[in-house]
Amino acid sequence: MMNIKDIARLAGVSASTVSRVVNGKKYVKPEIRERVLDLVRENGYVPNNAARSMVLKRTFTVGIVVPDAFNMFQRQLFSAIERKLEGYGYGTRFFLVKAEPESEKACLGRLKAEMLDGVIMLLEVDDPEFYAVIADSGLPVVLCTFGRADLGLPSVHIDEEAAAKAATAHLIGLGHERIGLLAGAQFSFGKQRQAGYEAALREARIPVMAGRVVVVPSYTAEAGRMGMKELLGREADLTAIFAVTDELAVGAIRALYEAGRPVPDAMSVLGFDDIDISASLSPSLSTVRQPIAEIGTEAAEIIYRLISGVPAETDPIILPYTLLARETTKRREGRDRNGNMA
Amino acid sequence: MMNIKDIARLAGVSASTVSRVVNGKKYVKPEIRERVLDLVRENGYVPNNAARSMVLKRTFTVGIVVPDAFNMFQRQLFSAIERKLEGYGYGTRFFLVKAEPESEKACLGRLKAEMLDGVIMLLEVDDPEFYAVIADSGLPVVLCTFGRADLGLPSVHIDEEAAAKAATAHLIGLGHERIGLLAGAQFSFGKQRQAGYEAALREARIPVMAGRVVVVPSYTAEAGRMGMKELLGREADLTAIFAVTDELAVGAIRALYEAGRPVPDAMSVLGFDDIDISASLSPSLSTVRQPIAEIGTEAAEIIYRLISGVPAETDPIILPYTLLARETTKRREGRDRNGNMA
DNA sequence: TAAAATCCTGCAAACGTTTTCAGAAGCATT
DNA sequence: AATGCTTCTGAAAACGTTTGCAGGATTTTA
Repeated sequence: MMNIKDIARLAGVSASTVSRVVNGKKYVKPEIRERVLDLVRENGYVPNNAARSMVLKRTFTVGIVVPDAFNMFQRQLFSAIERKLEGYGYGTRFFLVKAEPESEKACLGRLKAEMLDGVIMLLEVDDPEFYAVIADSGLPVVLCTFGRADLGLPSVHIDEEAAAKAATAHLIGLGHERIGLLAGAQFSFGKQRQAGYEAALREARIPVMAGRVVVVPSYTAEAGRMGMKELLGREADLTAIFAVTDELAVGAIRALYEAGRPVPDAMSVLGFDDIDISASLSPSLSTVRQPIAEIGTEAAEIIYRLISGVPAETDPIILPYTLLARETTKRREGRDRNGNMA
Repeated sequence: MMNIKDIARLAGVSASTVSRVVNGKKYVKPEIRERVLDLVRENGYVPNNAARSMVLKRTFTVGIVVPDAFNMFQRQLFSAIERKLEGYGYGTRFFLVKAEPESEKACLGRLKAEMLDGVIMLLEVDDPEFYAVIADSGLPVVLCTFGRADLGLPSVHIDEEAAAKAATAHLIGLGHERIGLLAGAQFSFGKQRQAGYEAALREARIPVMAGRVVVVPSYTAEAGRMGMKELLGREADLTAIFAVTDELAVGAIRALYEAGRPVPDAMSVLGFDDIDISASLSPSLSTVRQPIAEIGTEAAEIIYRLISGVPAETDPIILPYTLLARETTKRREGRDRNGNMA
């Protein structure tokens, strides 16, 4: 591997001059600049980033903390962030953390070892020390797709509870009253979306029944399928299901398919997130769209400002969601099974 | 940020000693070791990787080159690689490359700047110079999910053509003869899978008709939907479709749904890859499973051996595929529309 | 033509590590 | 008491950059 001194020797100049040429600095005689540039091209010389960042004390890299098993939603979010940051001359670097808390610790260590310029958290870490350590190491952070009012860190996300409430209200508006919920315990959005579901029911004076709720262990299609089976077993008379995630909804639809209950005729199903495949399903999945591109762009924008020394704005940025009433939700027809309009 | 000298000063020892403690070297008095370790913990000291890799000339990191818009299949592959490499004490780092050839050049530069210990290519780069530069910079490489016989680089993948042939033969075995193909031009698997499709037809003495093939511009569900619409427009009498990708198949099913042609009763659809959602679709998608975990593990294994100095085995590792006959493919019933058993 | 300003260049220090080397200290063996 | 092992420790060099500084060369200004 060529280094700066090799090029310098070849060009008959000092390393300083090569450095100046490579970094486009002024004060290099044009003819020397040309010669060096040629040598750089011929030899495919690229400055070593480790050495570079040692002296500059910055890496032009922001770390993206994501769950080990990141899903399509996070994948798309990442793309949006990447694109925006690239425009600012910054690269990104993944930091995967597994479900185990020990993995969070390890991630913290890796973050510190890397001299990052900033961190975007796509993953909600429970350990408050995690944020504390990052924050008082002076590393810019932004929370993305979730917030933590207690921490005073900038964040960008939707109003999860309001969105889930609107989603549930959509089902209610279609005439549904016995609405099941596929909720999850894993991240705070699980609880927030559940709260939204309950709020919508309460507002419509529909009793919130624990028997209509299943809390699944993970947000996968298979978990959704199992959850739906459970729900079908214990509550035969649901007419609609709100799954707090599109993957869950896909699994729920699968369970209904296996049970011979066609969607949306026998049961309406509503998801959340609008992952890229949702619109292409047959029937297409009704869901709540998070403005992925905007969330990612905004997070990138904030981290860039933070890195550039603009003081942090710690009020959360709340972006608008969109309810997408597609084909898996349908007005409830037929007789009201039990006269009373609760 | 604490550095090694800070810890050294605090402990009243030299940096050398701290280094020895942190790296678990012998020849440090137990009581000093304890004191240093305490200080390290208290202050959350983590050695700076840039400085570390400068002197060690290795980073314990392997680069993973992936397409900018990597899909779930690649996402899962990455997980398998990551897991295996982690066990060997290596981390991974993403290098995204966009569809533009200029982006490949940029990626090459980034790879060189990073002092990686090895590279796993999940993306097929066309530019032969790309491989040439990497190869003669002495950087270990393994191609994953594709091969390049001409380059003499280690690779691990399935026999794409044989798999596609078997897939098509499955449809033929179910009594289908007028089989459409949703092919793609983007990577070599597109052509290889198309070749397999044609080989199966030829073997069954079914004429290969250009009108039954649509080459889509990308491997997305939406592209599959458009392609299928195109196919429906020009060929009304197909009974089965082979889509070279599961995403494409999802889109095809969508187009059929919109056209009122139920799958699998009116049309069988077969995908390829077995992405994680395929089994949970309704009906579940028949497809060809690539052994994702095995491919990833094997690639990680090879790169590890290469890094460790074990001479390269350049014969491609061909792993077995599995045909998954699920619910979207079905025996063709009813009359043979035109008597002749071609 | 002298002085001042500008342009160009190289030396050397610095960034945070690891490791070689040399030497000190302790201990056991002659 | 000298010798040879271990065990321990720190100084210093090295890794590949960037940049402040000093000085030389060139141009501009007076």
